[in-house]
Amino acid sequence: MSKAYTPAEHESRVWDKWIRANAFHADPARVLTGDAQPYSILIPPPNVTAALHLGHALNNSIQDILIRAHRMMGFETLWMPGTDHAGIATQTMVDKKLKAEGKGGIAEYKKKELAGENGREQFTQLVQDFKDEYEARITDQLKKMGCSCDYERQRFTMDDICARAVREAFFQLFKDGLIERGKRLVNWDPVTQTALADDEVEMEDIDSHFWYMKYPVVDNSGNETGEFVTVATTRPETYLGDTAVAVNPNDPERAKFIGKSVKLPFVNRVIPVIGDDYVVAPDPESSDSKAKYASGFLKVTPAHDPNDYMIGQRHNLPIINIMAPDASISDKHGWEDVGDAQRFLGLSREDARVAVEAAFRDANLLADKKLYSHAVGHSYRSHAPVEPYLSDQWYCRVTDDRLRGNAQRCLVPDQRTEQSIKDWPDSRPKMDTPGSNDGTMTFHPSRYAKTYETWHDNLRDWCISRQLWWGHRIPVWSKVTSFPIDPKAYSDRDWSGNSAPSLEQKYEHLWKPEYQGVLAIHEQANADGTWTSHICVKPGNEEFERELESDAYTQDPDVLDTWFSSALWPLSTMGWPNPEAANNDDDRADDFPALLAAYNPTSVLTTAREIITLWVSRMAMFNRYFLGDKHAGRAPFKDVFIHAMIQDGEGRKMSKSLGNGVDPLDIIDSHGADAMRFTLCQMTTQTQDVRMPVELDEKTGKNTSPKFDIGRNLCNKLWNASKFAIMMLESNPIEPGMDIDPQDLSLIDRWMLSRIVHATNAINTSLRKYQFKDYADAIYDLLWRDFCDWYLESIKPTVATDPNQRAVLRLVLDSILRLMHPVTPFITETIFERLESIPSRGVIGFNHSETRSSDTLCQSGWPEPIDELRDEVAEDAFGRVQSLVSAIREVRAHNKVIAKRQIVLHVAGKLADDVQRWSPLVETNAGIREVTSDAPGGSSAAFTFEGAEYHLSDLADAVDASVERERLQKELDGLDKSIKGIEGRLSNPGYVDKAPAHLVQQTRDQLAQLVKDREATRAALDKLG
RNA sequence: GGGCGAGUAGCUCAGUUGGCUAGAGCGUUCGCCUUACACGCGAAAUGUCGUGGGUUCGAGUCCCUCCUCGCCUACCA
Repeated sequence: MSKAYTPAEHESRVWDKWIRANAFHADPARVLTGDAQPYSILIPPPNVTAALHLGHALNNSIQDILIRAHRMMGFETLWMPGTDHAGIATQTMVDKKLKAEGKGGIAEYKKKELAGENGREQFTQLVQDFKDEYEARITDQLKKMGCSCDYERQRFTMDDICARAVREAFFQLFKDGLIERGKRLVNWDPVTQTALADDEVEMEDIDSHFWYMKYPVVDNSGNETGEFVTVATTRPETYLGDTAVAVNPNDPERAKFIGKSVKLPFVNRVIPVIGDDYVVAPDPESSDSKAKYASGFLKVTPAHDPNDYMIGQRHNLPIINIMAPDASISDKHGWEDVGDAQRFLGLSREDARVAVEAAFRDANLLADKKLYSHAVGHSYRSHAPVEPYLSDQWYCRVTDDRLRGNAQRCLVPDQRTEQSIKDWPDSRPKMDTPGSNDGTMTFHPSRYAKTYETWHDNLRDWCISRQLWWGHRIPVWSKVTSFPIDPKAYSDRDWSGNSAPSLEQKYEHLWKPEYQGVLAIHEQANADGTWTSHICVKPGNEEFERELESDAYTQDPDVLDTWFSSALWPLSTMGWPNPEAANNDDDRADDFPALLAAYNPTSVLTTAREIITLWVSRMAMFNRYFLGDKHAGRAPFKDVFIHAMIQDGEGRKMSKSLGNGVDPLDIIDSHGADAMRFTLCQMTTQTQDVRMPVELDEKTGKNTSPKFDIGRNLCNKLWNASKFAIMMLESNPIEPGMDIDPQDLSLIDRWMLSRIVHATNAINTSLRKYQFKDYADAIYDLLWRDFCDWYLESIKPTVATDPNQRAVLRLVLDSILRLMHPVTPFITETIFERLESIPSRGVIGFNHSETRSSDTLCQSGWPEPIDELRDEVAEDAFGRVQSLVSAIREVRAHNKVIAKRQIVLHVAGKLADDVQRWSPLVETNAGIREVTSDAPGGSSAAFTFEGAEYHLSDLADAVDASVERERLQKELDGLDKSIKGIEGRLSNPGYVDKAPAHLVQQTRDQLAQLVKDREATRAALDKLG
């Protein structure tokens, strides 16, 4: 074995070995036959927009740790990999890329599409190519990190199997009235020109102004009375679409204006002054900024402000949209009475604001302008300010109890808050109802349950249509007809007096028996007396779709929000709704029917904070809805683990623009995948952020962090310890035989086995509680402190001649490899290859769990030592050895005794017997050449151990008395201080009376020990004179 | 505005239901190439546990006040 561990020499070979062994492929049949328990994780599918960053590395390391540990524990383990098409993000990336290449971007393809030249198809093909490239890169990265996903089951949110799930889900929701068409104000991104969901809007604080604009009051004949009302606004340019001015009816000064009218300057539209208690009365002293800046008159622009929209609804106000989809001022989208305001047409929102301000100022109608800072919504993709924009969109009625209620109810009861249950009494999990499937999902750390709960309590309907090309096309075909086409409309309605056509005549092709159940219809009456019918078609009925199209039905041009397909991830990846069809779609697998039965719900979802609302909630809703029958179905996972976010050393997010990101592949190159994984694991505490100081590596020009040295050093330590152990085992082979009785082992061997039991328990607990730092620390302590510092050092003189000890050495190294494997898979597998060929002999009770193979370490069993191997006697005894050795080393260090010099230990009484019995542990670890009960003849150094004074001699040719005096005096001072503190505690009657008796006794024992130590130390000091 | 989190050694972080003299790694200092490992070994130094109060025999830990920072959330008057 080489002097140091060199990851690059082993990682790809080990990876190939795992793949050859088919080690990561899950067999759901074993779960269904009861041969193994299931353990499954769905990867949060990374966006195909970019390579994986360090946050992904963290999240995937965590998942792989859980997956590998459970695979070794004997679970039939599935880790499903995949990627997300990330609609708007990917489309934007490709658009930018095309523009950068001078190809004009999506705008060119939109022109082509309008010209009937298949622009849409051409563009989506380009996106598809981009996706293929990044999907391959991401998959390669996962493999380089060692992620033991079942790559034969890799999915993509837009592949055939996922697409079928999307179609089916949409169809069912549509049929059940949970998807509807609505004309409402949406969050409009004028740059990408699509609607956005509420959670795709990011609030940013903007330094802006309040403008105070004067509108002249007019009389019934439209003549100005000379009075003015002054509206206060942050968006003066939207005044063009004002359809009212509102005042609070309880406003003593201004209520008198209600019923009067004002004229919009330049536009010359006459609009009413209305009363609405939404309006805040002005109060310059108020801490509420609205009241502070308000004028008492609120301009009402229903088409460009959500609140104004609601006021408009209440008062039946006209809605005048003054903007084009790119948010420029336009009279082509619902604005007719432009009047003298032509000067503003064609301006951007920003330019229009400047122009409106100037026009009002010139006309002496600008009363004031004040500085004001407020939060404005921006598109999370284009970062342009979002425009509230009136448009027709599809909505998913997530506020319906069938969706929201089930998401609320699936949370475990002890993570619900009283307030939420008070506000939503029906949302209390119905744990006592058999088959309810409620109350089964648990967040770790538990505080994140509140985020989840609050989100649902404040939910609004979800706008799911996007004006994009890259995504799942909405499976709805629409047409305007002069009469309703749904037979129900005929039966429900009285058509007397109207010449309704015969249904059979006109639409009978829709009602053929073979189309029973394949379509669902929503129909709406239009203001002009026509009808719009929306027909949603169940997946797999292409001929029917063609038939609709030949009947002048057109498919909705929009696509679905990416999160709609992500929400189906736990279902679509497992072949829902048609596992047999999924078998046909994917030539790598033919066990989809078993997959859904065996692995939904999954064991745990591991993800980042911001995903709780975007994704976790929606998966919960959909999984429960679509798998439900009498009751709502199962939650999609049992546990949700939310990991910390990695920030740089200054607490900033890692980002491309700051240049403070660390690329996982760079770290794998410089430190190895295992080192990266261990470091990330060790950083994963239960807090919400963790910091990683970022430095520029001058040799490579890449960002790195000294943190990764921790992992590299640990791997190197393991490598060298293994090298040493294997050397010992190869030069003196173990003779196989019956399992050894632990009673026949020496103290150090029993101690080491006991430490393995201790570490195994600690590690099992840590993994169960998702405490990954604790897992890493347990590994560190076991490998470095117990095994290397003490065990290997202690066995050096005896291992060559003690065959039982060699058997233990081999077993212990083997166990360490197994316990470490989940976090450092490559190096442990590499060492395991070497260790495997070395003969072994067992110890009674030192067991492993059963797995389906043991060809590779990654498939081998997890340590399951029986509790009896936890040896308190050996731990106590070796603990005393460690204390004695430390005491001696301290004396050696103070006297600058070089490591090579072997010294003489003078002990008497019981300790002499103990040292004799422990031999050679103290001698080996403390550099002792002779243990004697004789008093030292020449110069010596004294030390205190367990309340008695002992000596060391032959430290040097002569011991420096002043160094010794100084050391002993310091020790004495420390003891004095401790004794004083403890005496103080014991002299407090409150403590003695009220503290638990065993604690008081413990304190008394401690005091007695310290007093003895002090006497011994003082005696030693006195002798020095 | 509301919610959540963080503030402990120079740095990064532990510290579970209140109970030994508050810990680890890195860094620092001293001594060592003790043939598994200098990506190492041994020893050492460093803390007003953000502030101010309270509960308690006892508070880093529980309660209240305030300060600083971060994140999430909120109808752009």
